[in-house]
Amino acid sequence: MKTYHHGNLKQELISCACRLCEEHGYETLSMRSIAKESGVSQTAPYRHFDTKQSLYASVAMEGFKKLSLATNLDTSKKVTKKNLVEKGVNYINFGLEHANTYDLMFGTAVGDFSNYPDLLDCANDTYENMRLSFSKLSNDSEEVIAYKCITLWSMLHGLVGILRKVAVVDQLDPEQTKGPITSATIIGGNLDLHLDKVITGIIQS
Amino acid sequence: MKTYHHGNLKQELISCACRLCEEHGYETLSMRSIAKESGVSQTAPYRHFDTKQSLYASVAMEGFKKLSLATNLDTSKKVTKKNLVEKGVNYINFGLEHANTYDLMFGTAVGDFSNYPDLLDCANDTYENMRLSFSKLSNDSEEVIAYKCITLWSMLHGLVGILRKVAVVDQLDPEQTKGPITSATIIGGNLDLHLDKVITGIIQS
DNA sequence: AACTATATGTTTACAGTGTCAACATTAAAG
DNA sequence: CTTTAATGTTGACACTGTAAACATATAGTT
Repeated sequence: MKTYHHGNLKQELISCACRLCEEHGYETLSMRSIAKESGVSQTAPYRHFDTKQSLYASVAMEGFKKLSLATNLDTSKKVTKKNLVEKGVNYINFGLEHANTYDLMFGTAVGDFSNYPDLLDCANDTYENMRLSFSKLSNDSEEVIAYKCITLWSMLHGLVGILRKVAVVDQLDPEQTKGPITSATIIGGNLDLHLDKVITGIIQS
Repeated sequence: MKTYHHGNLKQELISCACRLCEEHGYETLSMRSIAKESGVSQTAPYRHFDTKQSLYASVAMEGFKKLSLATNLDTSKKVTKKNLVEKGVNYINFGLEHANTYDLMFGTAVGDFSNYPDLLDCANDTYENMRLSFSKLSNDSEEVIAYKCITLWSMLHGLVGILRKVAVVDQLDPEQTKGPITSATIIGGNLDLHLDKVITGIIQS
């Protein structure tokens, strides 16, 4: 039974877009292909999303929710350094395993998050939970905690970006592997240890 | 005097693309607009670039060259920690000041660098000079040096990404500035000091 | 200098895109 | 039950990447 009104189109469009983004990257996404995939006319999505960018924003928001699920610590209990390390490992694994979605979340496709308050909230949660984690871990001032948060988050975000770039180099340029050892060799196999060192450094800073 | 053959079209296309990318971001770039801007027919660029992506690759390569100019240390002399800090500051300033180009260089637009050997070389130079800098700074093993390189590069790359995201939040969400202090406040004004701490930590690790 | 091959440019064409306007149908509110 | 708002479809427009066929200039060979 095919009805004129879909009934749950918005959600379907979003989950469809999330899937296509995850699989093929957001750059290959088109309003029309999503519409078709959802079995609906080309312009139907425009009843739910003003622009393609606002669909992107919804996909990015789902991404941040998943990132939160994967990384947020239960800050009601005591937080240990080990918890933070685990959080970091989960963050980086999320970035590497959901690379296409991660690109959408942290790239330029969505533009200014302020235009999408819900997205902004979800993105801020990522920061906020990290802030709480550090907060439970020590008696630092808010300023120092914020400072440490940015330092750790930058390191995690940077690792996701650099590991991917360097991994590609290693994989496809055999000459390179004979030269200096790179992250794919060093950090790839010892991510926990690496993050432990880094986080120890940040805590003591 | 308007000749049929341009004479230097490839270079003009590249510099034109670089300018447009820098100003408006690579996402708004089109083959046709670049052709028009260069005063040439729509499809003329295809005599010099197989695909849009290969034009992107050229623009990215120019970006890496500029990044090298801005950050490479003279490793023939003695390298100090202060040199490295300065390098880091220059790196981050490049990333923030040439944000659109930086996105192209480190985003997904170009795809696999291995398809563009010249680009790959230029990109590797960024890593190689960092490696040499660390190499001159200590007697670490190659493995440790590579490890420290990745750590520093990740931190720099991550800061560029996160500072921009958080800066946007600060700028446009006044509520946020009343909450926890963020990077725009802390690190924005004290980038040197921040990097000094970070690099000290990496060196000692 | 004349002829040929190659590099470089133009025109035309096609399928795909984001998005708008006009219209159709259904669900919700009074 | 009637009106209104929400949600869907059709058709259109300007723009995109890029391939094919054609035009012209340059370089190389005799």
